Amino acid sequence: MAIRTAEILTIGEAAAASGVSAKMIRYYESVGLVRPATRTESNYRTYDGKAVETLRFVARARHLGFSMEEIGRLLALWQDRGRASADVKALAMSHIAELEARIAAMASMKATLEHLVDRCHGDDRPDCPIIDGIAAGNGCH
Amino acid sequence: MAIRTAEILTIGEAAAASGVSAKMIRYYESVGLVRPATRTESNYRTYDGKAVETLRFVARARHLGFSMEEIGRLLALWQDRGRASADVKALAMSHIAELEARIAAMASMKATLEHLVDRCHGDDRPDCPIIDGIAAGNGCH
DNA sequence: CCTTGACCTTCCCATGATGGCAACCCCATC
DNA sequence: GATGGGGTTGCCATCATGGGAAGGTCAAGG
Repeated sequence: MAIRTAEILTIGEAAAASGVSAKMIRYYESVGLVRPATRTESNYRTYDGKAVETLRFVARARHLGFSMEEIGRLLALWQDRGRASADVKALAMSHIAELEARIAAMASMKATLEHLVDRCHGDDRPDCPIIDGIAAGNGCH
Repeated sequence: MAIRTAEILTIGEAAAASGVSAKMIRYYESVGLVRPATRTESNYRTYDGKAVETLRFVARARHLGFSMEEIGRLLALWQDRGRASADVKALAMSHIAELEARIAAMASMKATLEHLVDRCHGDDRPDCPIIDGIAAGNGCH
């Protein structure tokens, strides 16, 4: 059996330490987002401080809404000491734009619905501007 | 061969008329969201005015961000002449709340990213508060 | 009448990111 | 040495959608 010191974590420990589930760690590895983990003689994945740090980076980027594809690019930039900060900024700004677009789309849905909801009595009668609005396509700005 | 008048549409025509792709019409049917289409003798799906209207209803509801499960309930309410408008209103309001939650989550991501982007020079040097922020977990409110 | 092209049919696969389950292996502890 | 907890792989499911293959059908035109 391999010797495991306090610095070398199993996947479960790395999951707890990084905030990424063991399942997702394996998945990230399988799709090449992160380097394959080192293994013990008995085929267990092992994670050192650097590997855990990388996983935490991924978790935070996910938390900011970056797609895995974008995170791949972010990781490359992170590990590239010769990177230009302009490249990072461009990636971040394009993601902000995407977030804005999605926010705007949902805000528009919300506005339309609120418009309809405001007109609905919400009682026990069948009369309903919401249903009518959806059926007729009115009420959509 | 069956006789097809101008009122009876093929799936492609119904798709064009409703804004739902033929692919999705078949899918909606397969999962029971809409009633199975009538068929010609040669097994082609046919759509009359009412069926197309239903598809348009689905398209509009999707456009408002309702999930298919919610649309199923909306369709039932739409077709139920004894419905209480309160039920429709509750469904709409719960969807508004969900939209709000998703908007808030994305707005928070956007704010964090904007905060980081503002601090990034965006030049050809590697120094980058964005990358550092993601790596360190700072900059997240 | 037969070809051609457009359209229909079903079935399978893929997406993105994640969870669940099954079968099996390994390690530490009692 | 048994036991329990956690590792390994692999497959399936989600949600809504698109793509494509293989084969049947229809309408128009030579």
